[in-house]
This record gives sequence, C-alpha cells and structure tokens, in this order.
Amino acid sequence: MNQSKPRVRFAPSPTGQLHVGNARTALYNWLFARRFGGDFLIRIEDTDIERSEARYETQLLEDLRWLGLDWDEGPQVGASKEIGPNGPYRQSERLEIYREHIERLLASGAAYRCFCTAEQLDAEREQAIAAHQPQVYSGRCRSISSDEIEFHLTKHEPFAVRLKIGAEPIRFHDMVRGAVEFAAEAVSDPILVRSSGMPVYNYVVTIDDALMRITHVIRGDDHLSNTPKQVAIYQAFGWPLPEFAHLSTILGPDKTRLSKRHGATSIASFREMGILPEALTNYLALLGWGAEGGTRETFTMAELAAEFTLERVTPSPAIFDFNKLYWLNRHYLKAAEPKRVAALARPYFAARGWLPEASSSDSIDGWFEQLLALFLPAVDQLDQLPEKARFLFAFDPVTAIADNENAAVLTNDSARKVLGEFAARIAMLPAPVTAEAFKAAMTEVKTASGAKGKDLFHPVRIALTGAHSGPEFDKVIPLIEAGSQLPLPTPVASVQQRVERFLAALPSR
RNA sequence: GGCGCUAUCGUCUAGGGGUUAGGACGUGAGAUUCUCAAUCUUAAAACACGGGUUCGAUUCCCGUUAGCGCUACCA
Repeated sequence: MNQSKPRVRFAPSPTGQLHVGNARTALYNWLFARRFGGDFLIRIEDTDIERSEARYETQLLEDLRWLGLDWDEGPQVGASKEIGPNGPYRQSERLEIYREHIERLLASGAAYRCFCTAEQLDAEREQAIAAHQPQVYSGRCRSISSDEIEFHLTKHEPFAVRLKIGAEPIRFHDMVRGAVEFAAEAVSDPILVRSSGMPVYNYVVTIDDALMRITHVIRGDDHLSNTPKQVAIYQAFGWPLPEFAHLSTILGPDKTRLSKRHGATSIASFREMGILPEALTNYLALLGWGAEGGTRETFTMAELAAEFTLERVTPSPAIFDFNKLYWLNRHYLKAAEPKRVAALARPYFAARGWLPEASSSDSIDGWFEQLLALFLPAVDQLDQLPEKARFLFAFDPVTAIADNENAAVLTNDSARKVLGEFAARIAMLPAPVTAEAFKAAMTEVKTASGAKGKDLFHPVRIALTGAHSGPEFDKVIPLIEAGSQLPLPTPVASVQQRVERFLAALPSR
C-alpha cells in the first residue's frame, strides 16, 4: 500500500485485564504511528458477547493512557463516547456494516450459504484427524443449486456463510518475517457468519481494517495463521492488502506462553506494585526490538518514537525477564522527580496508617521526601518501600531482641557495654539528636567501651532500628528525630525513646 | 496428526562470508561502608545439531531436533 500516512490500530477484546503481551503490541503500534507521523486507532473487538464486559473496556483504556499511549481515533473514557470519523469503534455497534458487506459477497458469488450441521462437520473433522489429513471443509454446500438453497431457506434452516477459497496459494508480506505463503487447502472455506447470524472474528477484523483504511496490521503472531483467511477476504472485495507485521509471543521463564501463573502480568498489577510506566514501556520496547548498535538500554518514549522501525523487530519469541524490568524501574525511580515519587509512594504508607492519606503539611511532605531519598535505592518497586521503612513507624524492641541474628550480636559483654555507654550519653543530649551529636556520642562510646567497627555500631543499630543492617546513621538519625516531632497517624519514636525502650526490654543477665 | 513460525552467553539483544562475536540484566570476585542497598572496577558465560554452497560459514541453502502458534459456527 502506497500511502504517505500510515494508519495502525490496536484492537483488544474487553474480556480481561490488559496484559504485557497486548500492551507491547499496543506500544509497537503507537511507536510506529508516531515515528512516521501516522494515526493510531483503537477498536474494541467485542463480538464475543459472552466474554466481553464494559468494565474491562474502561480499564483497558485507562491502562493504555497510564502507559502514555494516546490515540487519534477510537473509544473514549471521558465525555464523548468516541473520537474520529471512522466509527463506531466498537464492533458490537458495527453489526449493520458487517451485514451489508456479507450481502455483497453473497451477491457476487464470492461467498455462499452453508447448511451443514455441526454434527456433520465434527464427523468430517474426526475422519480427517484419523486419516492424518489436514482438516478442511469438504465444500459440500459450495455448489448447491439455487433451488436447493430456496428449499432450505423456506424451511428456515439456519445457515452459515462461507468464503470461497480459490486454488492459488495465498501469499502476503510480513514486515517481521518476510514473504509468507499458505496453500489454499490449508485455508479451507472459512466461515464468515455463524448460523446464529453473528459474524466471525476473521471477517469483522478484515472489514474494519479495510474500512478504517488501516495500512499496517501489527499484532501478535498467534494471528499469523489467520492472516491468509483475511487476505482472501480483502481479495474477495477487491481491496488492496495492508502490510502485516506479526510480533512474536512473550514467554515465561519456562518457555511457555506468559500467563498469570508466571506472576504479575497485567498492566494494572505492575502499576499497583509501583512500576513506573516509563520503565515498563522501555522494557517492553526492548523485548523484541533492538535499537541500531545494540548498546543502549534506556529510552524515553520520545526517543523510542524517533528510532522505532518494524524492520528491527525480532521474529523469535522472547522470555519476559522480571529482573531486567526491575533494574529499569530502579533506574527510572532514581531519575524521577522526588515530588512525583512521593505522590506515587504515599498510598502505600497511608494504607498502613503511617501517613495521612492526602498531602497535609509541608513538614510531613518534606520529611517523606527525605525518607524516600534514603530508601529508594534499596527497592525495585514502590510497594517494597514500607517494609524497608517499617522500623520508623513500628519500633518493636521485643521482636528485635528475639531475632536470632540480633541475639547473637547482643549476647556478648562488649555489646552490653556499648549500649550502656550509648544510652547514658544519648539521655543527656538535647531533644532532637543531630547527626553530629550522634557521631560525637559514638566517638565517646568507642573510647569508653573499647569497641569499634561492627562491635560498636551493630548493637546501636539494633537498638535504634531493630536490625543490624540498614541505611547510614548520618541519614537515619535526623530522619527518626524529625519524624518524632511530626503529628503522624502512627507516631515515630525518637532516638531517646528508642534507646530507653530497648534497654527496658533487654533481659538482664 | 496437518499447516505455520522460531533458533547468538542462563535471559534480552548487537553483529555478520574471514571479528579477540559487542552491550545490558542476572551471577561470581574486588573496592567502598558499622551493615544492607546503591555505586565503581572486574571475571565467567553464546552462534542448537547434521549436511551442502564456498578458498573459508556462526552468518547463505536444505534437513534434523526442540519450543511455540494455528488447526472452532473463540478472539
């Protein structure tokens, strides 16, 4: 097709959550459209009334927006139901169009009525399997006389509509895979309209793509075997063929198709985990597409849109690597505006009753950003933050002392001595203990107790945070102290309170 | 069973008739640190197999094997 302006579409079925496989297909379509100044449309494939639900459609569109994909034509979440001159964009609202077109095919003789029953067809299929033959329709109804058709019709017998497939092999071009050819026998005479009157996927897709003037059909390779049927439909109408591009499947670590049992795969679940959209789109772009040179790993959407080409899409299936996604997420978390990260991270803390729901005061907001700066390098995902910061809000000396590893540190005499000296000095310090004051106190504890290094710091760390590992004291001390002065839903215990309570809980020997 | 698609480090990929086959994630080691994380340095790690074509093939062709998809009056 020789048009200057490419038009592509993403055509999901609203039968469930948007998952990474479809999201990647949507992304590649969007990237391709943006790269070449074309149009990106969304069409809802809801001809399977059994499984389609409106709430999935809404969620789908929200997920797409969250990813940063916008569309030029298609359904809308907001006020107007849809935008664009080629609607409706929901297949359930296009039934009349499909009906008109089937009449044309029937009239031209390109399609015919098939009165075969399900039982007949099943029997034929079983025979074919037993004989190790390809399963093809016998073509019994292909050439029944018009009298016979009338006879069936007057008896109100239900019929399906089938497309006549010629003898020639069906060929098309795929931008990812090159020339593809299917033998005519392998295609058989496909059903276009069910005997219920409901049109079939392969038919409606083709009608819609043609009518919406789609120039490049970019979709998952599970549709590759469907493509010859669709090509035959284009040909039956005399329509020009679009370009096709079939994207490989995304697999799980066990090399089977990625699904829920491999863990979180829906876009919504990644969002809930605290994966940034730019991390996800960057990762998805890299999964199946290689930039020229192959040494760059991080791309903004704009950079992707400037470089993306279908020719560089890999034809082989790719295993989804959660680790690399997490790495990318860490990268973008560090690069993100602190205020933005704070707004995204806040709900995880609010849910535990540790922070007020909404941004309430500048002092709390500022403190929270300080907290995030400290813990962000330690996490892959936002939802891991509360666990890392738990000791601030839930200071629990009893559990800390009971912990085996901690107990090992605390049992020796040196640790007792360190804690005693430390407590004595901390108690004397003026209320908010500064990092400098803490440091000075530790230097004194060091000389008084003779302990140094681990022996000096570990007992203190356990007394203050309940664990022998964590962020630097220089940062933690001010954070604890500042937190203790804030009107938080769950009060943060101050350094002095912590030491006091810890020693009280420590069994004497 | 039939038809189709695919095959470079464990994973994502770059590359391409002659290369020390490059990068990244992950993994190991080291540096740093009271510790963990982060960070920096560094190491190990791949052309599925068998035939052709060719002076030469990981690269091109054909098979084999394996994986996946389709094989519906599902999408």
